[in-house]
Amino acid sequence: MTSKDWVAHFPGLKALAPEIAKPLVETSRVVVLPAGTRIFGPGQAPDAYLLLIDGTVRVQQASSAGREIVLYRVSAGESCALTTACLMGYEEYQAEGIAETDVEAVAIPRSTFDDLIARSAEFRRFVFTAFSVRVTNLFRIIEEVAFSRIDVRLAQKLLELAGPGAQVERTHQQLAAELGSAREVIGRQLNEFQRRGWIATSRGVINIVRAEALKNLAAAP
Amino acid sequence: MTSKDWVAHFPGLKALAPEIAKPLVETSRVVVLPAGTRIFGPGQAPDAYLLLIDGTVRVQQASSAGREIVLYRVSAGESCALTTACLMGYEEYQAEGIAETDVEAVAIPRSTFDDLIARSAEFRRFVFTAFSVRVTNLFRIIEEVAFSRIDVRLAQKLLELAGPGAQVERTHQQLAAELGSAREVIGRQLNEFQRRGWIATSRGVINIVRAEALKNLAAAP
DNA sequence: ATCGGTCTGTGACTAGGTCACAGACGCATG
DNA sequence: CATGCGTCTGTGACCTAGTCACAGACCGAT
Repeated sequence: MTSKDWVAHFPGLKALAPEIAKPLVETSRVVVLPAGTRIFGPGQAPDAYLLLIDGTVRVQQASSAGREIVLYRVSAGESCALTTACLMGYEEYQAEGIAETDVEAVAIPRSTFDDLIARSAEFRRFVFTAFSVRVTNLFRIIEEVAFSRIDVRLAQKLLELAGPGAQVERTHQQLAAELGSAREVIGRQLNEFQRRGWIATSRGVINIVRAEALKNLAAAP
Repeated sequence: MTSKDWVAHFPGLKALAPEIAKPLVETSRVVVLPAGTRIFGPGQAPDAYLLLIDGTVRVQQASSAGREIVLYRVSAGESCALTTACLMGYEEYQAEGIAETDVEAVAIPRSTFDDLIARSAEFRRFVFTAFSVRVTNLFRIIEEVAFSRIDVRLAQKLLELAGPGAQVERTHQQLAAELGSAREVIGRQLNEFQRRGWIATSRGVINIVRAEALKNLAAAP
């Protein structure tokens, strides 16, 4: 994306007045990051407000014992809202952001971000809306980690991660990291799903056979 | 607090220019809420940005099965930062805020908030800093719920909640709700702490006898 | 003194996380 | 093709935490 029309990728920004959009486009730059890039993390503070044009970024929290849990994903058209709040505040961001695919993004410098927040009600709305979605989602995750059964959460996650062809290309270890659980536990649950004929598994791939059954379980209290 | 000098309670706001502070003080009002008041929750969206002059507000998340977990507390001198983000965005706030003591607070209307964000870099810094502290704390809670042992978390919580005289005035049920655990589990852990001589318990009250021992456990990985 | 509500204790059981280790699979290399 | 290696998966034994059912204990009000 060498052109300057990336604003069109973000519905919340289309309504920006030209005198607002101009400095935004002029001071920000489009960056391309290969899959696997660590974008921010402890000891690597983010330095700009990121808007994703293409690809996804996975934000996860690692425990001292080496276990992990995925907090959320930033997809095309969205922004790294929480990262930025921490960028604007003083606090060290403890989570880690990894490019899950090749990523194309707009990097808005901190000073431009602050300027836009001051000058545009539209931009404020865009930022705070993104914020509220993330925070609400974090609350949901806390509730699920604390109170939901692992089989229900796994069923939800499989449906969420399923690509075309109802295929989930993840190892048991990766699924465990998604949910903050352990590999063995995920393996046993998957065995049980398979025994019931809901999925078919092979090395690194899970095929969903009976999505309805999974949805039914995922909707359980 | 009938006077208008409440701004002095908030270090982050002292530096506001007079022409900024004036509309802030004029359009906001000081409210007093008795202990136990439900300030916001599902179906009861907050309608203003709250700055606490005195008292504490407990923000918690309830599960469908009736269990609860405390997300954070807002104390005197702090703001309901996350609530407001959700207020400015569109998302329904799923958590619940309860006045834990009698509360005295400044309610800043949404329009004034938006105006201040636009006009004052100081105010923006104040808001985003509050934000980042809360978000960072949420990440810590997710990590602890997912990966930490309940005895370690209970020891931390006892130390955190201890009032003067090293006394914690909570029932087992309340402690369980703090941690998102179950009453019986908390009771057994407390029994074990007592057996080791670290605490002394009676109905509704826990006395910390050996704070050092609890600190030691709380610092465990 | 008794009653009712709240708070606490306990045993039996289930779910989920931990540990140790054994195979199985896929792929590169000789 | 055979070999070897790293990754991925399966399994049993065990431990921790949460669930369920129920029994008492405490405490203030009548």
